[in-house]
Order: sequence, then structure tokens, then C-alpha cells
Amino acid sequence: MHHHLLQSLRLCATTGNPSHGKTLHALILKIGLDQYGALPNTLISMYAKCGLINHAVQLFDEMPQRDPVSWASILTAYNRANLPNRSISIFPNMFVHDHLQPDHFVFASLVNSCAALNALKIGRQVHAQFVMSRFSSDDITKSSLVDMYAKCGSLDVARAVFDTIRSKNTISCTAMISGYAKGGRKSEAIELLKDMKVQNLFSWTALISGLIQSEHFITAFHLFIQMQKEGIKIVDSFILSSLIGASANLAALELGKQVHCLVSKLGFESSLYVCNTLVDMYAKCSDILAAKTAFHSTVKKDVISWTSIIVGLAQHGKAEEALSLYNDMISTGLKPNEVTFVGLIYACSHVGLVNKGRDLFKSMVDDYGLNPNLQHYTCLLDLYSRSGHLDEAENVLNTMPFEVDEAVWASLLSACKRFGKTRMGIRVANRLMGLGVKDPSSYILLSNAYAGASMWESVAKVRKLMAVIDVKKEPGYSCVHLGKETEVFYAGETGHPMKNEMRVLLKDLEEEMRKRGYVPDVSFVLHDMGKQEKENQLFWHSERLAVAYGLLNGVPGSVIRVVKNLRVCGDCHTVLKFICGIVGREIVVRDASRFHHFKDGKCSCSDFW
DNA sequence: CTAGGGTTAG
Repeated sequence: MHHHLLQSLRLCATTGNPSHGKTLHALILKIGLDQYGALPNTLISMYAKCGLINHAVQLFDEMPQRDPVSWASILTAYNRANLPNRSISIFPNMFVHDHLQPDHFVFASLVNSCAALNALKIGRQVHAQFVMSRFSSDDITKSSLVDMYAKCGSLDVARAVFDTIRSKNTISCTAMISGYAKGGRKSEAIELLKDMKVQNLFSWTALISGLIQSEHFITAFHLFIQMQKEGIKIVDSFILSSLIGASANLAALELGKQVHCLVSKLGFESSLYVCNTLVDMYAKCSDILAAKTAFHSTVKKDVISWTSIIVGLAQHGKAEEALSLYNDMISTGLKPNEVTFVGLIYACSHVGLVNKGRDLFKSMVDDYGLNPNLQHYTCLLDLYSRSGHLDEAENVLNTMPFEVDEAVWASLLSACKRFGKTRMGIRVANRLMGLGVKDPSSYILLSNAYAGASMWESVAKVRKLMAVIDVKKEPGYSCVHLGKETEVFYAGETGHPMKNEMRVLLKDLEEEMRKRGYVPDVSFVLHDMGKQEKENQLFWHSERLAVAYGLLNGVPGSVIRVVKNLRVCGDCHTVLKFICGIVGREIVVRDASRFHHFKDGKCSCSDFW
């Protein structure tokens, strides 16, 4: 009878459905076996695996006689319920109340809690106890320790523990590979995988996703091809969502589409992780229509699905759609989280919905009990700045409970320039100067602000600082995606085989632009040089080259998609607005901070970025 | 009866 009950409980645990388990529990109570043999601990584990942590805790608390297995079970239950801090806080009661010593199962669970909490200090304490215990040679606890140290960034300690593991297996190696890969230690990660006798999908996934997290995207794709050549079967979707994320990071639409095809071919279209990354990928690859399609074809949507599309729409300047989807989300009964609100407030700032944005900020705190973070304040500030509510913006800046960095002050300064608030501009400029400036574009803003107020001494000071600190602008480059081909252009690049055609095209366009009222704005050029020279610099900015190339080589009438590493220059922004009108083409530029959809002479960012 | 590795939004 006892044996049969244990087996039934184990079955409930694997199916994850507690209803049969509850019936069994009732039966066990009725026949008085609830404290007999392995039954109480198995019940705890069954409830935990079915997601009913409270039932598990109640059983544990009410047990008259607990043993180390009970402790291992409850600690695992807390970890499983995403409450690793509870594990750490109740553990001392194992000594204090129950007078028990931890075994290797308990150690492994505790190490896992520390890994989840990134609690290196406590992790080291557990490690010390483990070393002094009679279980100190347990390999499984050691592989947990490897994982814990790796997750806390102590890769060399992780390796030292790894080297003491007597019989290394796929699991311990995978933990170490994952650590190296996430830490960007590419060659060590790859070498360890190559040395493994048995490689499986887990170890390859750890390697490839880890490298993607440390931004080695191209290497990751090469390794993925190699993995398939080795005949590793893709039996779950973990690696696919990682690769879709990598495509998003590269803004490589064609690559992302290929992974999407693979998803369909292998039958993982219903995986929520995959669906969510697809929405994000299409948005980041500037194909917001495909992002919407992916979102609507997600059957069971969670907060992340909704947030992904809301953020995507917001970044593409489609604020009304983002806000309307938020209403749909609320009516499904889902609760937004802090990321959702970043997207929403960001959306409001794009279309100047000041009151709506302010209400959302309030609603986040009052209705959902969320704490605004630096990003929320930055969005709120942006909302006020963009709409010309500069006093409110300055007020937010002075009262928000966060340290503010250079970029935030610079953004307010640029708003002052835009709305002609000279006096506030000087105040902000002085604050910015006091902060210590690193970004070259901040120097341009500062110099322009002081020049605008005829404060020539300050202008000279900024210039001098610039020379002393030797501000180096990261070289600007733009990629244009034409079907499967990608062409990269650097600012001032002169060696391209199609240079002449591109120059002729840009010259022709400039002539037409000047007829329509275009005047080059040389205030965006950093270096000291003559006006003609400055205009010449602007002419060869990488985003223009990329667009010219796209016009010459792309499919006529198609959308031109450009990705730039820096923020798009102000003069280029004006130029692209003219060009899209002249040639009647849509141009989408993803720059370092947002998307710009140029269409019919206008840009989706409303000229503020 | 209890323990170890790999995916998503800012």
C-alpha cells in the first residue's frame, strides 16, 4: 500500500496536476499514514512540483519529525517557486530547531539559491560548510558550485572547483561552458566543449546562448551551423529563441527570417519564448508590420508578449497603437509591469500626450504598486522636454531619487536650445560642465549654448576642455540591408567602388533639396574648420552613403532599411526627410536610440531624438 | 522520498 501510494504521488508530480494528488493526500490522511515512511516528504515534493508552494510549506511546518530529506525537499520547493531568499532565511532552523546537519542534497539546494540570488558572499559561506562536512567530495554539489561561481562572475574560482570534480559529466561541463561563454571567454568555452566526450543539445545551447549574451553574435551563428553538422537534433526551442534574439541585436532581418523558417520547420511556433522573441526581433529589425503579425499569431500571450509589441510600437513612433493595445491588455486581466510602463510613457512622449503620460506614471505607482526606476524618470523627463514643458522637466530632474548621468542633462540642454530657453540653457549647461563631460555631442551642445548667449569666455573654456580631454568620437558607420546583402559605410569613406555614382546621386538630390529650402546645418560638425569644409564633412556622413547605395541598388519602391551605430546627425535627419519626399521612398533608420521612419517628407520621431 | 547544466521585453 505504502509503495503504491508513493508511486501515484510521483506520477502526480511529473504531470504537474495537483487534483489527483490532493485526493491521494486525503486518502493518506484518512488511513492515518500521513507521517509514515517516505510519504510526508513525497507529499511536500509533489505539492512543490505542482506549483502549490503554500501546501508544501504547511506540510513541512506541521511535521512532528523532520529529517534532512524534509529539509532538502522544502529548500528545493522554495527555489522552484522562485523564492530562493526564503531558502536562505529558513536554513539556520535546520540546526537551531531540528538539531540536524545538512547533507549533500541540502548543500546543492542552498548553492542553487545563492546562484539565483547572485549572493556570492553567502555562497562562499555555504561552500566553506560543504568543504568541512563529510560530503565534501560530492560531485553534484560541486557542479552546483561551479554554476554559482560562474553566475556570480567568479570564473576562475568556478574553474578551480570544476578541476576538483572527479568524474566530470555533461552537466558539470555545461555549467562551466555557460560561465565562460556568458563572461565572453570565447576560446575557453569552445575548447571545453570540444574536449567533451558526450556533447548534447544542452551543452551546445549553453555555449551558443552564452556567447550571444556576451554579444559574440556572429561566432554564435557559425557555431550553430557547426552544431547542425555534428548531427545534434534540435528537440526543444531554447537555442532558437536565443538565435532570434541575436538576429534582433544585429538588426539582421533576413537572418531573423531564416531562423523563423527553421522554427516553423521544426514545429516550435507555439513556444511562448519563441513568439515573444520573434515580436521583438521584427520590431528591432524595423519591420513593425511583421512584429504585429507575430504578436497577433501568439495564441497565449503573457506580459512579455504585450510589452514587447508596446515597446516596439513606441520605438517606431506608433504611440496611438501602443496605447490602444495597452487597453486591450488590461481588458484581458493581465497586469502590466515596470517594463510595460517604460514603453507606454515613451510612447506618450513621442506624440506629446503630456497628461496621458503623467497619468500613466501615477497609475504605475498607485494602481500597480510599482517603483519608478531611472528609466521611468528619464522617459517622464523626455515627455516634458519634447513638449516644451521645460520647467516641469527641470523640476523632475532636480527631485528624482536617482543619480543623473551626462546624457540626461544633455537631453534637457538640447530641449532648451530647441525651445529657445537661453537662460535655463545656461543653468543646465553649467550643471553639465560640473558633471564632467565625455560625449563629443555634449561639447557641441555646450559650445552652442554658450555661443547663443554670447558667453565667449565659456565657449573658449569648452573648446579648451575638448582639446585637453581629446574627445574621440567613435567612428560612425551605417549598414544598409538589401535582401540578403548588407553593405557597410563609414563616415568619410572614399574607397567604395560605387563612390562616383553615389556622389552624383547625392549631388543631384542636394540641388533639388536646396531648391526646396535646404540649408546645411554645420553646427553638428565637431571639428574646427571652414564652412565649406564642414559642409563637405556632412556630405559624406555614413547614413547618406548608405541611403544613396540603397537607392542605387535596392529593388525600386522597396523600403530602405539602415542601421547606424551612433545617433543620427541632425543635418542628416533633415536631409533624409527631404530625400524620402523627393524620391517617394520610405526610409527606416535604426540609430543608437530609436527608429526613424522617413516618409512623405516627415519623420516618425517628430524631429526630437 | 531529496540534489546539478541551456531561452523572452527596458
